[in-house]
Amino acid sequence: MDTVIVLLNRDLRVHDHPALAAACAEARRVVPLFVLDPSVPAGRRSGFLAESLADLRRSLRERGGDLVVRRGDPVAETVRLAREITGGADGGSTGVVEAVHVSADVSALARRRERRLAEECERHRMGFRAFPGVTVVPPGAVTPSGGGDHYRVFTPYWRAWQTHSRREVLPAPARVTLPEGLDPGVPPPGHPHRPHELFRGGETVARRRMRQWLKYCVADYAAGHDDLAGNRTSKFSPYLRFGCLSPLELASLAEDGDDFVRQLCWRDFFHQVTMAFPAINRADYRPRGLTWNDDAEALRAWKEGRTGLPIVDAGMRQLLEEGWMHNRARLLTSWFLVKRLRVDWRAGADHFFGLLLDGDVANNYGNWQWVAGTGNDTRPNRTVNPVRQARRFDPDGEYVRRYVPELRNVPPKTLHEPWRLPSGVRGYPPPLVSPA
DNA sequence: CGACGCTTACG
DNA sequence: GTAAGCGTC
Repeated sequence: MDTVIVLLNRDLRVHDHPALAAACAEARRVVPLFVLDPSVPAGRRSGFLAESLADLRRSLRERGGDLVVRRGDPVAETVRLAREITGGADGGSTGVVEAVHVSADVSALARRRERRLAEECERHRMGFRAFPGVTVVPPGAVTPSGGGDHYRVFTPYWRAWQTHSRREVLPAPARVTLPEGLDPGVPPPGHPHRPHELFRGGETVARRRMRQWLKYCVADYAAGHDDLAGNRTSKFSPYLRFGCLSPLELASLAEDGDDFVRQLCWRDFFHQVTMAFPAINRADYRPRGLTWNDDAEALRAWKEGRTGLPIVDAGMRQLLEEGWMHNRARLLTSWFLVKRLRVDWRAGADHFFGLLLDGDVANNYGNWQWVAGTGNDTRPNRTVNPVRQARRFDPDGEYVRRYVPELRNVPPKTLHEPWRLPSGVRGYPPPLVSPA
């Protein structure tokens, strides 16, 4: 083949990238393309995205190529670039674009884009191929043996997923050759919205962290991942969100980290649910006729981390400050909004989606519906006692004190229940509702 | 082969 | 309570 365009999206890496690897193996020239779509602003994720793109450009340049950046509608820009390279009435052909590659994704938006791209490719007599790479096991690759297009319950999926055969982990391409004279375009500038040094974007940082964590930390994951104050989770989620890391490579390197691999399986699980139910971010997966309180004041207090329940407020403030929240805190904060304040899960999920560096449709909305009882949980009326959970997972109150400075001088015994102090705590609100 | 019911298991 | 998996008809 002469030239292939690889339209990148949430696969910003060179290692284990099937769409890129196939292009490099099959075509003389490869155009790695990223299109910044102004109709889908990255918001809080824009800084992380900018860093990931800058890093990807460095990696591609080291291999003799480049990252080509355009702005506009990804489908229109891909076609425009293909025609520019292949040459039109004004001549100047630098190659013949024969195919467009993408990494297959699951959200309604992504799938609509893929369908449009496939149509446009056909119209312009180019091939179109969607490759795996966003999940460990491609969505739809394992289905219930009794029929059905996807698994609705996690545990049977986990069993099937573990025994399913996997593709090989692919090396980064040794060389990437661009067509001559192509304008590489200008990547987005760095952005003030990089809330925390913990999350510098890009594959290079991600791989360094992956190696370190697999070597020194994964063994402690099972015992430590629920410890709210300790940094004992991987914090890979933003890197997985943007594809700076390959989930397949992670899963195969973490052979002995069963509990960690299980979390990667949850990610795959929600991706295959989203593929089968693309309205997951708006519609109840399992309608249960629930009614919600339209309580703007309570919602605002929750968003700002002033519900008066310390463990909830700590989590919500970690989200505001860092663009990330500990998994256990995500459970407690979302449970409190949905089950205690009885606010619609969509309002909470949209808030998380806007602020989380790792915010993606499948995981965010899938987990919110799980908590709300409209999702894949087989026990939709599960109850959680946030004070008991706080005592268990933040026994010294270190997590609460870190994010809720008003409570720093409250003794550990009452830290998780400051309303028990006879005079309360100055500057900290009384609880909006009783916690359980 | 598919509908149905039974058993098992479920964050 | 509900889904998966399997055996049976």
